[in-house]
Amino acid sequence: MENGQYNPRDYPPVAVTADVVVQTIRDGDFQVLLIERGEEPHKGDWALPGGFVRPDENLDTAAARELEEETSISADQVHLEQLGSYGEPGRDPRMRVVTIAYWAICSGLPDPRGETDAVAASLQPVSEFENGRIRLAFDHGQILADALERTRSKLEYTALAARFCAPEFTISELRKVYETVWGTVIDPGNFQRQMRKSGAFRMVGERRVAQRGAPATGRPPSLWTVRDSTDKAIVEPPIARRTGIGSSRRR
Amino acid sequence: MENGQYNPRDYPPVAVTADVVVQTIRDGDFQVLLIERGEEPHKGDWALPGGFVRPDENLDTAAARELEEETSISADQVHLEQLGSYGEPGRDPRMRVVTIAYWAICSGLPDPRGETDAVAASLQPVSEFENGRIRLAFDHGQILADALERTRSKLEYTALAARFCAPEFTISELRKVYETVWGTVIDPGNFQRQMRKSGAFRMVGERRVAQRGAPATGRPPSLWTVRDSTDKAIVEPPIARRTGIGSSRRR
DNA sequence: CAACTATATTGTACAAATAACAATAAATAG
DNA sequence: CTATTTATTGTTATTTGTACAATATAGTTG
Repeated sequence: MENGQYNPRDYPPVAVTADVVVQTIRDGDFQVLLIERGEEPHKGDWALPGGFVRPDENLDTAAARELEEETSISADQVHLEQLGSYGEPGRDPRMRVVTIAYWAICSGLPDPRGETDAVAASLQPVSEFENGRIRLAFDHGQILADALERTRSKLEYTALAARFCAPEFTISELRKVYETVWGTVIDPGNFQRQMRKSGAFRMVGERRVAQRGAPATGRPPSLWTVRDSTDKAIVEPPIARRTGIGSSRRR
Repeated sequence: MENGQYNPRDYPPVAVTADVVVQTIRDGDFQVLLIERGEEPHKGDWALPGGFVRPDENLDTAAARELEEETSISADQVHLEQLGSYGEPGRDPRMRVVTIAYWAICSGLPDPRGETDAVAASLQPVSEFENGRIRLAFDHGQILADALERTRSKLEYTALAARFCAPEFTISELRKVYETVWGTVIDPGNFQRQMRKSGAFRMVGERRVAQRGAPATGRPPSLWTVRDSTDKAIVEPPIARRTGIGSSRRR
């Protein structure tokens, strides 16, 4: 690329795809969108949704398009971010494929549908994957594992947890996101203060209303929203991630 | 990719390259390896070293090969890590090029040489780029900016600063890495304790010797090395990065 | 060799953050 | 009205962060 004397035809074609790890919380469970493969190779296995990057298409645009095709959710409603590239020769037996992987966080996912193809898309619990009960095709298991770690890590110092919630949410709902994704328990009082201090969120009015679906008992919470909708907001100081369930007295 | 009915020939060829941001400290200055382009487009501008990923080559391997070709340093002596992918259509006017960008940290870089081509590789101060006095070809300016931020960020919570040093180093040398890369001043006493507590480093003997090149004055320091050579070591708690030069009393 | 200088390393003390847990607030259910 | 439940605020002991002082150990110099 830096010297002018290259000839693209000297190289065999490389296919570039964009695959997306779509993450959400449903029924209080951390879940990802997977596709059951209807064709060989890896027929019957699970895989990440994705497809070819088109000739005049951005990488980000391709990922957003795949996301919308699969979830019928507009990409501006979700957090969508590049994860990394996976290009091991032979990872797809049919040809050389370089995959640009993306990860997304969204809420309010409608029931998924195998839109374009005769493939079944469905939300599967992350725990099923991490228990080894779900095995993924190609190197998608590695991609998913990398995405999960990235998500869990970014919850520590960003306001991205709010992306798992509706546009307006309570601090308790936010706390449950952390507890669900991390598999930990967090002290409600301390969490309340941390989030207020962080400056990443804004109380929307003083209004206290009965929540949809939530148990209509206990003191009504106030509603919050993210202050910066570009997902750039930093939570400072970061929320400490504990390893297991239950809190230990000393670190 | 998930449905079997694709035909790669339906898509125009995509070229995949691996480019590397090689970072080092020379003469107490944070520097990167750049190449002066000898051909159009962007003839005479600076660019990142890189080249095509070969048919049966890993992405990581391609990056390591480019690094070695350009610096004649073996990749196992440096930290080399993927940064991200850049694939905007039209970023290279000649054809569709998707670049997998990598970033590297190394020490003891010999004088660079334009190995394979008639192009001049040289180390340039990062400050020249950030001052706008050096402009890069294609979208390499964005790649470089992303790499610099990634490096500065990772210094906070990893032991990667040691990669800027010789295999054995003093705590003061390590501190100067932080100060150089961040452009800050750090309290020597507190830094000493933080590094000892972090557990990421190991004192190599008790030996106190005169250092190569260093001023042969003052109390001789002890020598240290990284405990985990796989660059996985975490510095806990992280080293606080201050914005400007000079320390402020309160945060 | 003693004093001086320079860097490394350790001490100290106060401010601030953390974290466990207690107490209060505000609603609904009965 | 009382019990119950969740939200929110208080309290306190412990730990951590940070500025700055003091000590350690060498080379250098008169």
